[in-house]
Amino acid sequence: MKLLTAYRCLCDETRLRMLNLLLDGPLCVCHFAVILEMDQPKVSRHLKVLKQAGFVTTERCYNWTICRLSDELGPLLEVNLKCIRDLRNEESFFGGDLERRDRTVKEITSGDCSDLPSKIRALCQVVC
Amino acid sequence: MKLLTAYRCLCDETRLRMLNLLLDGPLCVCHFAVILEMDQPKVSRHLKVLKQAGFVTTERCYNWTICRLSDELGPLLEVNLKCIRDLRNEESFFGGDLERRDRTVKEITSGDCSDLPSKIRALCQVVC
DNA sequence: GACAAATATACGCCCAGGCGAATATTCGAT
DNA sequence: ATCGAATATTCGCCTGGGCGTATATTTGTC
Repeated sequence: MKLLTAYRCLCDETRLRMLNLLLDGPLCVCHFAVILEMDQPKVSRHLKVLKQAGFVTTERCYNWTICRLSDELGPLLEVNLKCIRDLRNEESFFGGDLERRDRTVKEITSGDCSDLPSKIRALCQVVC
Repeated sequence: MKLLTAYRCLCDETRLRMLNLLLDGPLCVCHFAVILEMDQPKVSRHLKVLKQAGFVTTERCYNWTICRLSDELGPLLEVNLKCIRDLRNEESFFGGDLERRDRTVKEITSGDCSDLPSKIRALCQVVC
Protein backbone atom coordinates (compact mmCIF):
# COMPACT_ATOMS: atom_id res chain seq x y z
CA MET A 1 0.00 0.00 0.00
CA LYS A 2 2.96 2.35 0.26
CA LEU A 3 3.20 3.32 -3.39
CA LEU A 4 -0.48 3.96 -3.91
CA THR A 5 -1.00 5.99 -0.76
CA ALA A 6 1.99 8.15 -1.61
CA TYR A 7 0.93 8.80 -5.19
CA ARG A 8 -2.70 9.32 -4.29
CA CYS A 9 -1.51 11.94 -1.86
CA LEU A 10 0.71 13.60 -4.43
CA CYS A 11 -1.84 13.82 -7.23
CA ASP A 12 -3.58 16.87 -5.82
CA GLU A 13 -2.53 20.41 -6.59
CA THR A 14 -3.26 21.80 -3.14
CA ARG A 15 -1.18 19.15 -1.41
CA LEU A 16 1.72 19.71 -3.77
CA ARG A 17 1.57 23.41 -2.96
CA MET A 18 1.58 22.66 0.76
CA LEU A 19 4.58 20.35 0.45
CA ASN A 20 6.39 22.94 -1.61
CA LEU A 21 5.83 25.50 1.12
CA LEU A 22 6.99 23.13 3.84
CA LEU A 23 10.25 22.58 1.97
CA ASP A 24 11.17 26.08 3.12
CA GLY A 25 10.27 25.46 6.75
CA PRO A 26 7.38 24.73 9.10
CA LEU A 27 4.06 26.52 8.95
CA CYS A 28 0.84 26.36 10.89
CA VAL A 29 -2.64 25.83 9.50
CA CYS A 30 -3.72 29.44 9.64
CA HIS A 31 -0.62 30.48 7.71
CA PHE A 32 -1.41 27.94 5.04
CA ALA A 33 -4.89 29.37 4.73
CA VAL A 34 -3.53 32.87 4.20
CA ILE A 35 -0.73 31.89 1.83
CA LEU A 36 -2.80 29.50 -0.25
CA GLU A 37 -5.77 31.85 -0.17
CA MET A 38 -8.24 29.15 0.77
CA ASP A 39 -10.46 28.52 3.76
CA GLN A 40 -9.22 26.71 6.82
CA PRO A 41 -11.31 23.50 6.61
CA LYS A 42 -9.87 22.81 3.21
CA VAL A 43 -6.34 23.16 4.55
CA SER A 44 -7.12 20.87 7.47
CA ARG A 45 -8.56 18.20 5.25
CA HIS A 46 -5.54 18.15 2.95
CA LEU A 47 -3.23 18.24 5.94
CA LYS A 48 -4.84 15.07 7.20
CA VAL A 49 -4.02 13.29 3.95
CA LEU A 50 -0.44 14.53 4.06
CA LYS A 51 -0.08 13.19 7.59
CA GLN A 52 -1.60 9.81 6.79
CA ALA A 53 0.77 9.41 3.84
CA GLY A 54 3.70 10.13 6.16
CA PHE A 55 4.83 13.38 4.60
CA VAL A 56 4.00 15.67 7.47
CA THR A 57 3.98 15.65 11.24
CA THR A 58 2.15 18.15 13.38
CA GLU A 59 2.76 19.55 16.81
CA ARG A 60 0.23 21.43 18.84
CA CYS A 61 1.54 24.61 20.40
CA TYR A 62 -0.80 27.11 22.01
CA ASN A 63 -3.84 26.68 19.82
CA TRP A 64 -1.84 26.51 16.66
CA THR A 65 -0.92 23.36 14.79
CA ILE A 66 2.62 23.52 13.52
CA CYS A 67 3.23 21.42 10.42
CA ARG A 68 6.62 20.25 9.31
CA LEU A 69 8.02 17.67 6.95
CA SER A 70 8.49 14.36 8.70
CA ASP A 71 12.07 13.60 9.68
CA GLU A 72 11.52 9.93 8.92
CA LEU A 73 10.49 10.05 5.29
CA GLY A 74 11.26 6.82 3.52
CA PRO A 75 13.15 6.84 0.21
CA LEU A 76 9.93 7.12 -1.80
CA LEU A 77 8.71 10.26 -0.07
CA GLU A 78 12.14 11.82 0.18
CA VAL A 79 12.87 11.38 -3.49
CA ASN A 80 9.57 12.92 -4.51
CA LEU A 81 10.03 15.90 -2.24
CA LYS A 82 13.29 16.49 -4.03
CA CYS A 83 11.39 16.32 -7.32
CA ILE A 84 8.95 18.94 -6.12
CA ARG A 85 11.79 21.24 -5.15
CA ASP A 86 13.57 20.69 -8.46
CA LEU A 87 10.43 21.47 -10.46
CA ARG A 88 9.40 24.33 -8.22
CA ASN A 89 9.99 26.94 -10.87
CA GLU A 90 8.46 25.03 -13.75
CA GLU A 91 5.00 24.55 -12.27
CA SER A 92 2.69 27.48 -12.71
CA PHE A 93 0.42 26.58 -9.79
CA PHE A 94 3.28 27.23 -7.36
CA GLY A 95 3.40 30.79 -8.62
CA GLY A 96 3.34 33.37 -5.87
CA ASP A 97 3.19 30.87 -3.03
CA LEU A 98 6.74 31.36 -1.83
CA GLU A 99 6.44 35.12 -2.11
CA ARG A 100 3.24 35.10 -0.09
CA ARG A 101 4.94 32.83 2.39
CA ASP A 102 7.77 35.29 2.91
CA ARG A 103 5.35 38.18 3.27
CA THR A 104 3.17 36.33 5.75
CA VAL A 105 6.09 35.20 7.85
CA LYS A 106 7.45 38.75 7.79
CA GLU A 107 4.16 40.10 9.09
CA ILE A 108 4.28 37.67 11.97
CA THR A 109 7.80 38.61 12.99
CA SER A 110 7.47 42.33 12.48
CA GLY A 111 4.23 42.60 14.45
CA ASP A 112 4.31 43.71 18.05
CA CYS A 113 4.25 40.47 20.00
CA SER A 114 4.88 41.95 23.41
CA ASP A 115 1.34 41.39 24.54
CA LEU A 116 1.33 37.78 23.50
CA PRO A 117 2.20 34.94 25.82
CA SER A 118 5.70 33.62 25.74
CA LYS A 119 4.64 30.47 23.97
CA ILE A 120 3.53 32.41 20.96
CA ARG A 121 6.76 34.31 20.78
CA ALA A 122 8.58 30.99 20.92
CA LEU A 123 6.34 29.79 18.14
CA CYS A 124 7.25 32.76 16.00
CA GLN A 125 10.87 31.76 16.28
CA VAL A 126 10.00 28.23 15.20
CA VAL A 127 8.06 29.34 12.18
CA CYS A 128 10.34 32.10 11.05
CA MET B 1 1.65 20.37 -15.39
CA LYS B 2 4.47 17.83 -15.25
CA LEU B 3 4.15 16.88 -11.60
CA LEU B 4 0.40 16.46 -11.61
CA THR B 5 0.22 14.44 -14.81
CA ALA B 6 2.93 12.12 -13.56
CA TYR B 7 1.34 11.55 -10.17
CA ARG B 8 -2.15 11.21 -11.56
CA CYS B 9 -0.78 8.53 -13.82
CA LEU B 10 0.98 6.76 -10.96
CA CYS B 11 -1.95 6.70 -8.56
CA ASP B 12 -3.64 3.74 -10.19
CA GLU B 13 -2.91 0.15 -9.31
CA THR B 14 -3.22 -1.21 -12.84
CA ARG B 15 -0.79 1.33 -14.26
CA LEU B 16 1.74 0.61 -11.52
CA ARG B 17 1.50 -3.07 -12.37
CA MET B 18 2.07 -2.31 -16.05
CA LEU B 19 5.11 -0.18 -15.32
CA ASN B 20 6.49 -2.86 -13.04
CA LEU B 21 6.17 -5.39 -15.84
CA LEU B 22 7.82 -3.08 -18.35
CA LEU B 23 10.81 -2.71 -16.05
CA ASP B 24 11.71 -6.26 -17.08
CA GLY B 25 11.34 -5.59 -20.78
CA PRO B 26 8.84 -4.71 -23.52
CA LEU B 27 5.44 -6.32 -23.85
CA CYS B 28 2.55 -5.99 -26.23
CA VAL B 29 -1.05 -5.27 -25.33
CA CYS B 30 -2.30 -8.83 -25.65
CA HIS B 31 0.45 -10.02 -23.30
CA PHE B 32 -0.59 -7.43 -20.75
CA ALA B 33 -4.14 -8.68 -20.95
CA VAL B 34 -3.05 -12.24 -20.24
CA ILE B 35 -0.57 -11.42 -17.51
CA LEU B 36 -2.77 -8.91 -15.71
CA GLU B 37 -5.83 -11.11 -16.22
CA MET B 38 -7.98 -8.27 -17.47
CA ASP B 39 -9.73 -7.52 -20.75
CA GLN B 40 -7.99 -5.80 -23.60
CA PRO B 41 -9.91 -2.49 -23.67
CA LYS B 42 -8.93 -1.87 -20.09
CA VAL B 43 -5.28 -2.41 -20.92
CA SER B 44 -5.52 -0.08 -23.90
CA ARG B 45 -7.10 2.66 -21.87
CA HIS B 46 -4.45 2.55 -19.19
CA LEU B 47 -1.74 2.33 -21.81
CA LYS B 48 -2.99 5.58 -23.26
CA VAL B 49 -2.54 7.32 -19.93
CA LEU B 50 0.95 5.88 -19.54
CA LYS B 51 1.87 7.21 -22.98
CA GLN B 52 0.44 10.66 -22.37
CA ALA B 53 2.40 10.93 -19.14
CA GLY B 54 5.57 10.07 -21.02
CA PHE B 55 6.32 6.76 -19.33
CA VAL B 56 5.76 4.52 -22.32
CA THR B 57 6.27 4.54 -26.05
CA THR B 58 4.62 2.13 -28.45
CA GLU B 59 5.64 0.71 -31.75
CA ARG B 60 3.34 -1.03 -34.14
CA CYS B 61 4.66 -4.29 -35.53
CA TYR B 62 2.44 -6.61 -37.50
CA ASN B 63 -0.86 -6.02 -35.75
CA TRP B 64 0.70 -5.98 -32.33
CA THR B 65 1.51 -2.90 -30.31
CA ILE B 66 4.83 -3.27 -28.56
CA CYS B 67 5.11 -1.19 -25.38
CA ARG B 68 8.38 -0.20 -23.81
CA LEU B 69 9.55 2.30 -21.27
CA SER B 70 10.46 5.58 -22.90
CA ASP B 71 14.17 6.14 -23.35
CA GLU B 72 13.73 9.83 -22.66
CA LEU B 73 12.18 9.77 -19.22
CA GLY B 74 12.87 12.95 -17.33
CA PRO B 75 14.29 12.83 -13.79
CA LEU B 76 10.80 12.73 -12.26
CA LEU B 77 9.66 9.66 -14.16
CA GLU B 78 13.00 7.92 -13.93
CA VAL B 79 13.25 8.34 -10.21
CA ASN B 80 9.77 6.97 -9.66
CA LEU B 81 10.36 3.96 -11.87
CA LYS B 82 13.30 3.21 -9.63
CA CYS B 83 10.98 3.49 -6.64
CA ILE B 84 8.60 0.99 -8.18
CA ARG B 85 11.39 -1.45 -8.75
CA ASP B 86 12.73 -0.99 -5.24
CA LEU B 87 9.31 -1.61 -3.69
CA ARG B 88 8.44 -4.40 -6.07
CA ASN B 89 8.53 -7.06 -3.37
CA GLU B 90 6.71 -5.03 -0.73
CA GLU B 91 3.52 -4.38 -2.67
CA SER B 92 1.02 -7.18 -2.57
CA PHE B 93 -0.76 -6.17 -5.76
CA PHE B 94 2.37 -6.96 -7.78
CA GLY B 95 2.15 -10.55 -6.54
CA GLY B 96 2.29 -13.10 -9.29
CA ASP B 97 2.69 -10.60 -12.14
CA LEU B 98 6.33 -11.28 -12.82
CA GLU B 99 5.81 -15.03 -12.61
CA ARG B 100 2.92 -14.82 -15.06
CA ARG B 101 5.07 -12.65 -17.27
CA ASP B 102 7.82 -15.27 -17.40
CA ARG B 103 5.33 -18.01 -18.11
CA THR B 104 3.60 -16.04 -20.86
CA VAL B 105 6.84 -15.08 -22.54
CA LYS B 106 7.99 -18.69 -22.34
CA GLU B 107 4.85 -19.87 -24.06
CA ILE B 108 5.49 -17.44 -26.88
CA THR B 109 9.07 -18.55 -27.43
CA SER B 110 8.45 -22.26 -27.04
CA GLY B 111 5.51 -22.32 -29.44
CA ASP B 112 6.06 -23.37 -32.97
CA CYS B 113 6.43 -20.16 -34.93
CA SER B 114 7.46 -21.66 -38.21
CA ASP B 115 4.14 -20.92 -39.84
CA LEU B 116 4.19 -17.28 -38.82
CA PRO B 117 5.56 -14.52 -40.97
CA SER B 118 9.08 -13.42 -40.38
CA LYS B 119 7.96 -10.20 -38.74
CA ILE B 120 6.28 -12.08 -35.95
CA ARG B 121 9.35 -14.18 -35.35
CA ALA B 122 11.37 -11.00 -35.15
CA LEU B 123 8.84 -9.67 -32.70
CA CYS B 124 9.27 -12.70 -30.49
CA GLN B 125 12.94 -11.90 -30.24
CA VAL B 126 12.14 -8.34 -29.27
CA VAL B 127 9.77 -9.33 -26.54
CA CYS B 128 11.73 -12.20 -25.10
C1' DG C 1 -17.40 28.23 33.88
C1' DA C 2 -17.64 31.48 29.85
C1' DC C 3 -15.61 33.09 26.03
C1' DA C 4 -12.68 33.55 21.77
C1' DA C 5 -9.33 31.81 18.50
C1' DA C 6 -7.56 28.05 15.94
C1' DT C 7 -8.43 23.70 14.34
C1' DA C 8 -10.97 19.37 13.17
C1' DT C 9 -14.93 16.97 11.62
C1' DA C 10 -19.55 16.04 9.49
C1' DC C 11 -22.79 16.58 5.85
C1' DG C 12 -24.44 16.97 0.88
C1' DC C 13 -23.26 18.02 -3.50
C1' DC C 14 -20.80 17.36 -7.62
C1' DC C 15 -17.43 15.86 -10.93
C1' DA C 16 -13.23 13.34 -12.60
C1' DG C 17 -12.07 9.05 -13.78
C1' DG C 18 -12.36 3.85 -13.70
C1' DC C 19 -15.28 0.16 -15.26
C1' DG C 20 -17.74 -3.38 -18.58
C1' DA C 21 -19.85 -3.85 -22.93
C1' DA C 22 -20.31 -2.76 -27.53
C1' DT C 23 -18.38 -0.95 -31.51
C1' DA C 24 -14.83 1.12 -34.59
C1' DT C 25 -10.32 0.92 -36.47
C1' DT C 26 -5.97 -0.84 -38.05
C1' DC C 27 -3.21 -4.20 -40.43
C1' DG C 28 -1.67 -8.09 -42.91
C1' DA C 29 -3.09 -12.38 -45.45
C1' DT C 30 -5.67 -14.35 -48.99
C1' DA D 1 -12.22 -6.58 -51.66
C1' DT D 2 -12.89 -9.43 -47.73
C1' DC D 3 -11.75 -11.61 -43.71
C1' DG D 4 -9.77 -12.23 -39.01
C1' DA D 5 -6.71 -10.87 -35.28
C1' DA D 6 -5.14 -7.23 -32.42
C1' DT D 7 -5.99 -2.88 -30.87
C1' DA D 8 -8.45 1.58 -30.01
C1' DT D 9 -12.46 4.13 -28.94
C1' DT D 10 -17.11 5.16 -27.42
C1' DC D 11 -20.97 4.82 -24.32
C1' DG D 12 -23.47 4.84 -19.96
C1' DC D 13 -22.92 3.70 -15.26
C1' DC D 14 -21.03 4.22 -10.85
C1' DT D 15 -17.80 5.14 -7.11
C1' DG D 16 -14.08 7.91 -4.83
C1' DG D 17 -12.71 12.06 -3.49
C1' DG D 18 -12.66 17.23 -3.54
C1' DC D 19 -15.55 21.09 -2.40
C1' DG D 20 -18.30 24.67 0.54
C1' DT D 21 -20.95 25.09 4.59
C1' DA D 22 -22.07 24.29 9.10
C1' DT D 23 -20.83 22.50 13.34
C1' DA D 24 -17.91 20.26 16.89
C1' DT D 25 -13.62 20.21 19.33
C1' DT D 26 -9.43 21.80 21.34
C1' DT D 27 -6.76 25.31 23.79
C1' DG D 28 -5.67 29.21 26.51
C1' DT D 29 -7.45 33.51 28.92
C1' DC D 30 -10.32 35.84 31.90
